[in-house]
Formats: sequence, C-alpha cells, structure tokens
Amino acid sequence: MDVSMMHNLTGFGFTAGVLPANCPSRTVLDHVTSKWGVLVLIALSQQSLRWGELRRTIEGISEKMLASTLRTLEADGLVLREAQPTIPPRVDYSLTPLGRELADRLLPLMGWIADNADEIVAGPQRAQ
Amino acid sequence: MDVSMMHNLTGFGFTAGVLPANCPSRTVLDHVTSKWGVLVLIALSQQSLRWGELRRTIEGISEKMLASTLRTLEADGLVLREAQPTIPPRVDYSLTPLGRELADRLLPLMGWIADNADEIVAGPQRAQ
DNA sequence: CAGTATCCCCCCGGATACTG
DNA sequence: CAGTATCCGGGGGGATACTG
Repeated sequence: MDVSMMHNLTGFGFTAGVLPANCPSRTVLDHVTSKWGVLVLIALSQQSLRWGELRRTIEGISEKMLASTLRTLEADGLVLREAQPTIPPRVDYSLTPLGRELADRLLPLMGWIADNADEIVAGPQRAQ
Repeated sequence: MDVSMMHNLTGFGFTAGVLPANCPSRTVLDHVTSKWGVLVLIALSQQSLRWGELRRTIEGISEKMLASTLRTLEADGLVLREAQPTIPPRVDYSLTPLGRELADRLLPLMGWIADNADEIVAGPQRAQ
C-alpha cells in the first residue's frame, strides 16, 4: 500500500461524483465531521482520557454532546469505552486501531488549520 | 523524522486543551467540516468546476447550500470564484493555493473513509 | 446559466436538573 | 464520577419559485 496513491482520487473510487449520496462514506464523513467529532478524536489521539478529562479538554462541549459524540464514535468502532465496575465509577476512552488510523489522517489536517487559521479568518486582504 | 512529528500535537501548539473555544482554528474547522465543506473542496481538488458542474458532482446538495458553502470558502480564501461577463454567464470555481494545501490534507482523510466506510457502518461484530 | 428570495420544518445542540 | 432526562430555542438546511 503506497502512500502516493493516497492523492489519486481515481484510486479511491469516487472519480465521477465525489461521493454518491446515501453511501456509507457519507455517513462516516458526517459522523467524523459532526460538530464535535474531530475534536474528540484529536483529544484521544494523544492519550486515553476519562469522561471528565474529555469534558475539560474539549472546551465548550456540553455533557449531552460529549455523550452523544462518544456513543456514535464507539458504535463506529473508532473509540473504545472501558468502564471499571468501581465506586465511584471510572471510565476510560481511547482510540481503537481503526480510530488511530483515522486520527493519523486528522492530525495533519488539524495541524494545518491551527497554522493557517489566523490568516484565513483575517481574510486575504487584511492579512496582507 | 518526517511525518512522525505530525503525530506530535505539541508541535502544532494545541497541547493543553485540543483547541481553545472561540479561537480562529475552531472557526475554520467549523467551515471546513460544515455539512458540505469537505465535499466541495474534494470536488474542486481534481479540477476547477462551474456552478452547474459542482451541483451535479456533489450529489444531494441544494442550491442554497452550494451557494452558502462556496461563499464561506471564498471568503476564507480557500476557493477562487471567476465570473465571465458573458451572456449567459459562466462562473468557474477552483482552489486557491491555500485551498490546495488544505485539500492535500483532506484527500488522505477521504480516501481512508472511502476505504473503511463499509466496515465502519456495518459494525465491528457484523463485519467480522 | 448562475444564482436569489422565500417559506418553513426539523433537529442539533445548549442549559438545567436529576441519578446510580 | 459518569453519565441520563427533559425542555426548548435558533438556525442549519431543504424545496420551490423567481430573476438577470
């Protein structure tokens, strides 16, 4: 599996119309690019985290959305949930091997965004 | 040491909390991961396209959302809009250099999603 | 052809309260 | 601590009609 083919769309089978509607890829894309999906995956890419740590790490996320996002990503097999049957409960979240593969593609993207965000939001003219 | 540092978040400057809320990176992330942002950028990564071509290429997008998405991406300096003053009008959309840099990070992601979507939506158990 | 304008609904997602 | 339950408002986003 060569990396060079990663940039050849033809090799991925969505030559004609980017992606057909109602196909699995669209579903996964929606999950990943959901409002908090990327940030959860990025957060877990560094280390496994507990619920409360995730909540504090991803600034601004609500409990509802954290739970919802984690459930979706877990159902997709991207995030692993490990609950200790202790009192008080302790639950650790981490990436599955599949999730790690995905995160490896997300990190360069996020890195680029972090690097260029200031220029982008400022606008081409004003940045100049 | 080439790609490996891409996996070190510290190198990108969002060590502490993934990304601060209300920061430029969040804004750009929201634009890119908007419902149609990724698909528009991917579509334009192969070739510049006219309005109607984009509409047909990105299956399922409405005129309203195509216009909205294009305006956002153009304002961000990621997409270039070139209108010919002819009748009937002809407008070409393409990626700016900045947009191309971004697309180069999006393509591996989309490729991976296309490759693994079937397994993901099927679920780990059933896929097994 | 390349878009606006308009109507309108769904549901995403936030806030708050509560529980094992 | 790690969530669920419930309420609720705004706006994301679809469908249709219209225009230069």
